[in-house]
Amino acid sequence: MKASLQALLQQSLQHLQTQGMVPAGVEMAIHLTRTKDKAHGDFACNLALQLAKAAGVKPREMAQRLMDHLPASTLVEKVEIAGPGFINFFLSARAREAVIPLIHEQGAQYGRSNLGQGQRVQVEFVSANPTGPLHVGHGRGAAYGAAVADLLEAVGFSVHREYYVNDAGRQMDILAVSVWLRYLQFCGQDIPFPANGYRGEYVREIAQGLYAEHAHSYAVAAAALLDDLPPDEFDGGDKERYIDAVIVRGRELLGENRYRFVFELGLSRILEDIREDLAQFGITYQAWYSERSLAENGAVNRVLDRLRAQDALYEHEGAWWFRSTAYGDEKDRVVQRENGQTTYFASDIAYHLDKFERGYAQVVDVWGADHHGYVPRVKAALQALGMETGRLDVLLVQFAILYRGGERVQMSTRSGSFVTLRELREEVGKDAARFFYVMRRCEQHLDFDLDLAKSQSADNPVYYIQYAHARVCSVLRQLQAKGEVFVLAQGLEHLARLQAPHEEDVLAALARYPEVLEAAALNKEPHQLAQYLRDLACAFHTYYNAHPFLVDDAPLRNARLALILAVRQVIANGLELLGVSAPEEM
RNA sequence: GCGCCCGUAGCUCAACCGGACAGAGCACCGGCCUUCUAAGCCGGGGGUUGCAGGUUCGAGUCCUGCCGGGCGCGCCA
Repeated sequence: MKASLQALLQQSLQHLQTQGMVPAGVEMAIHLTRTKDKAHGDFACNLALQLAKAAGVKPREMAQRLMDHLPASTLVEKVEIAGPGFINFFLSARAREAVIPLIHEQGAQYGRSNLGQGQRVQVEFVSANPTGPLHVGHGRGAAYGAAVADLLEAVGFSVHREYYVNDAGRQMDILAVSVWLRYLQFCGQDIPFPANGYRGEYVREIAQGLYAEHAHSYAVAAAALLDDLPPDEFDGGDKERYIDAVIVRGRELLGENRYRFVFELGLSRILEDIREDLAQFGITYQAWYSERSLAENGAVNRVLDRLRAQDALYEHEGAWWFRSTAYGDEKDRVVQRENGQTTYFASDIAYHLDKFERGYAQVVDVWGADHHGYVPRVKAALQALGMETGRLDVLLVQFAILYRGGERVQMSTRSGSFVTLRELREEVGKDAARFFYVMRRCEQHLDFDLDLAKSQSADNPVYYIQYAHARVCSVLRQLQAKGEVFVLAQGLEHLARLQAPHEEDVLAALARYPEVLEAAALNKEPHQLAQYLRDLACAFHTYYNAHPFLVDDAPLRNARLALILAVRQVIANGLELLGVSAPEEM
């Protein structure tokens, strides 16, 4: 619809240009918007306002010329010039109704498009360290990333969803010794648990499993382990130094093979948990990409050599630094530590180079907002490697704050209040969680009201939207109970009967859906879809309250049913993209 | 201190590349409620878009400064 009107304006503009009434050089994107006010018609265009200066005429005069040369169209009822020089389009009834047969014809495809033309896009999201279960903070990145990926797919991009697994590095060693120490406790050893270890119950469970299957095979004497370690925090020492010493000692005592086994056990059990958790949340990936693989296959060293070769690295105090300040970062960054270990950043350079070399038209990273300081250095590295950093889009997701009973739920790893995504899902359900997480712009802090998310009332937007879907299903059941059947052909034939203002509102909302999808996808703003669905549900419920659908007048009845079945279809289509179910009854 | 994000109705949030009178929901006020799905429906009031400048036909949106809040500033990941 929008495109058709744009084409009309384009023709008019070209006509004026060939007549010399508009300078030929002026190339202007024709920007059509839905009007806010019905008095302004259905679509408005500000083209005349933009052209006026170049053409040297008043905006309204410009608008008049554009309007005079618009080709005739059955879509348009009338065109008006208004305000400072807007051109307002009023659609014909025929054009308004056209959306109904279109939706019935396209079904689940309605709203989808081929804008992306199959271009490959990678979306990396969540990528939480596999050191414990996902918490509610990860949930927002998960829901948001998944929705962005699904939206991009809906408008024709070929989307590759990826989880970057941080399976290398010190945090993983801390997890490994945490599991091992708990295991030793199961073995009956009296060993203090480090201040900096992972204290979660899940660590104990993994340790218990290890003990159950392997008894004392991984046990060592407590004395050998604890002998001559630096003091832990409880004893006035440094918890970081202490745990590092425990890692070193553990590796010595276990030997590399046994240490590796414990390490892998912890990693695989937690990854399994995360994967299952996300699957329950309706999220699956095309790839789980291992950080460790980058070191093992030499990619990290290769990228460092490449940077060294172009003098982007230098040695200082025994470490190797990347000259990121030369590419706009605040300070230079270490890529290889004094002890020879490459840093997380080095892996991440290799990973991002790999993404770029895989040839994606666009690389999307979804990160927590606390990582924002990390963006310049990754872009700096890519730039140093000669990559076009514009292909990388880093989306920063702000934190979600949970509220229960009007009180903020305190969240810290130490506090007992629930923190895991799984617990959230169990409390409010997958649908509410998915929807609430994407209801707001990602750069906006999210107040997540648990009571509202659980409530079965019109105040709860998820319930309200799902209810609209269920209500249509219910009307169909009522129809059946009356011994009637829905006749689509008759309904489509009599769409002209749908002239009530409420019906026009619903029709307009339905027609907007493809535009909303496009904007939500291209701007990577799933909240636009969420808001839209609420608006559509509202238009429907209002209509429902104002007009009975199951009237005796069969042509009218079938026309109305054709309309509300279209509503049901669009709600189902939209909810699916957000990972929310569309129930047939509530 | 420096950097990034945010500041819109009492509350939670929208506002499509800068467009017309800044919109919803909740709360509040008034009315209705024997009827396809259900304490629901209809209507109403409510704003100097944090403050001060600037850019222009036009600014919540762009620029500068200030105020307030969040986050970041490791040879952690």
